Amino acid sequence: MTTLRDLSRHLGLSVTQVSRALNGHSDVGQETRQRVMAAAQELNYQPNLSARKLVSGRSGIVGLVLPGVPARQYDSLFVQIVGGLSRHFSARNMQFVLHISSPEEDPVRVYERLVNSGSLDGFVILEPVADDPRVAFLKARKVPYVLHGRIGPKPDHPFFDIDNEGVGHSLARVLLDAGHRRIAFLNGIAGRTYSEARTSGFRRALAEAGVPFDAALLRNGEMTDGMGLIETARLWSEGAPPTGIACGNLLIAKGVIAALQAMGLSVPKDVSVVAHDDELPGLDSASMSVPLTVTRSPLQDSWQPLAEILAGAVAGEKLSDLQRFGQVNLVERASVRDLSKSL
Amino acid sequence: MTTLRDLSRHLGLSVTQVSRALNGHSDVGQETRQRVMAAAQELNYQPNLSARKLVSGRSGIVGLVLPGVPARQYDSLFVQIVGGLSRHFSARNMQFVLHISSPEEDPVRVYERLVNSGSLDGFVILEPVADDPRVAFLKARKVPYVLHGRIGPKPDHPFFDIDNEGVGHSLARVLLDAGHRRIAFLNGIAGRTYSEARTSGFRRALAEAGVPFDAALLRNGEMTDGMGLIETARLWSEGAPPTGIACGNLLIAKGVIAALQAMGLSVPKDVSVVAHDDELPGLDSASMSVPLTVTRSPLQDSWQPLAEILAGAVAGEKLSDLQRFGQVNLVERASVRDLSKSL
DNA sequence: TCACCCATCCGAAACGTTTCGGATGCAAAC
DNA sequence: GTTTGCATCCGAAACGTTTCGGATGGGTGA
Repeated sequence: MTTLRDLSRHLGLSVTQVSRALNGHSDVGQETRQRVMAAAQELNYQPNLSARKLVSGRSGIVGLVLPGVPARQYDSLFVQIVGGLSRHFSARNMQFVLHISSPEEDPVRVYERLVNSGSLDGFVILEPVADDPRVAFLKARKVPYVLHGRIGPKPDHPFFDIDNEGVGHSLARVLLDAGHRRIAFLNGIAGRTYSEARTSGFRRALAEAGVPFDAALLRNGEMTDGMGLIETARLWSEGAPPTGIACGNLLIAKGVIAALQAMGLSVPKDVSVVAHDDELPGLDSASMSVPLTVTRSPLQDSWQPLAEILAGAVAGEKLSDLQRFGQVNLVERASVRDLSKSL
Repeated sequence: MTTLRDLSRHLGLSVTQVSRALNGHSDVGQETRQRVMAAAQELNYQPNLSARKLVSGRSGIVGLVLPGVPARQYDSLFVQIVGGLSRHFSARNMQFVLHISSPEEDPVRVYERLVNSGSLDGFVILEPVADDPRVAFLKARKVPYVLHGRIGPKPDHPFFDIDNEGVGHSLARVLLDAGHRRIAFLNGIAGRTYSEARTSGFRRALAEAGVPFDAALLRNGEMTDGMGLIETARLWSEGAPPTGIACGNLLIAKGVIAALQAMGLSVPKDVSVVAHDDELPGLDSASMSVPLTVTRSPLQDSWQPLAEILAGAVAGEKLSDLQRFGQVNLVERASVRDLSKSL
């Protein structure tokens, strides 16, 4: 284990100067910096993170806190998230800590323990909600973090997000453009920021088209195929069913299509279906029983930006560099029927 | 953030004594210890791990290194492993770091970087092989670790393992007892310690029964249903097929049964099948198309002992307390036909 | 009485790094 | 000749903990 002291002796420089050279400070000579870099390489120097953390407050160890192991149906999502984040942090020479807490414990207390013990200096926050207490705590303690999503219309925190308002708008719009007027929206869990944003985009599109919003056609819930199935069955049993259905993700769409088939309805002849596609492994919107029109935005594209942004937040970059958006593309396929044209 | 200094001022004691009281050293008075404990609780004191690590070399941060994100078919296994380990370490107030490295990088170099940077002080090693270079490195550097499995007949390292030799022996034995003489063994990847141990138990059972070992009936490979399917097809196409098949896990067994069905053979009438059951989620040996006779040992029971043992290794406990075995039970069901009895 | 032991305590050093507040030398500007 | 500015360097302090070596006081045995 080479230390700064070893390097400084080896080079005939002070420890101070070696440190400053390695950390890219300004007041160190061009030639000196080269020599220091070379020596560090040669002696296989690795800075001691504990020592660094102790004095500077930054260790480069970041964490993700999850309340318990996910249920089986989310296994591949969990792998995506944890694998993706870990890989990108590892690549940036940052340690990524996965902390699985007991679901009963107050999440904020978990963060408090981790922050107080002074080992972690940054967090990735998934599935934020409005007035998120975790975010409030981290903000108050001035601990760097990055949200997967946004809170509020003018967020003052680092985030990576997609335009969920736009997603809701597009899903509604593509059905409205095809002449649909009764459009159901099977959306994610109420309260999650992305669900709310999508709802608001959905309503904006309706309003722009002069179509009144019918609250009975909006359903919130966990985004599973079961939810799609049940809610579709309910929509039809309650009378006045929709002619078009927008789904929060592909799992919901799968349930919807299964329910429609079971009721003897075909897509897109009887009902048009659109969905948002996160491109989770195992489901492909192009090769489902009917190729689906989707707003496409691979969840997988989130992990690298999230890692980058959190790294930036830890390094103290300015907020405007720490707020980024992922792309969403509308992909039109065969699952929407244009009502203005006959079959 | 309360520090030892704060506590010492608050109590009118020296920093030394407070530290010793909290760490359970002997030379601190009974009453003093109570007071210190109470004050620590009250002021919500959390030791600074970086400072501790810096001076004592121990931080309580342990890690798992994986070469890349696992393939999709192992998603739920990955979740089991990572979730299980993380949960149990979190419960012990230890940080669990998941390090996903690039598959191209030499694993030993990854460990070297992590050890040199001085942030991790313990590792869980999965899927050990004979002469494992990772183990050699960690042993040389005197870094604590725990193996999931064993290396060599008289292991001198901490481990948690099951009696894989016994598993191989039981699987063969249950078929031999039913009068089978031509027994195939579709085993795991060659070189993995558990595969080799099972092979050796398998051969011992054959020898004890006076049945010669036929190398053509032993197949090694990745334990997937595809492997079970292909190897079964091969066994039958090569002539002189077995009357009994032992499988390294349930996925292999699934492939075997599918292949037998496809060839018009039934279990156990035409072929008997036994397997080892890790109780991975999603596969249940009792409710497969034919209830399977298995050696049962839930993989899930590994994570807590592994966490306990690594914690012990980091704390410097003696080796004999750090070597433990998991239970294996033989569960006899309907998939074995006793050849001595007519149908 | 003296020496010794035991239980309980404490000061100071050490871990490896960053950073604050200067110090040095030299060239350009006055 | 003196000042100013700049580029480059350095010593020392600080971060919060553990631990080494000893200090203190009271009791016990000779």
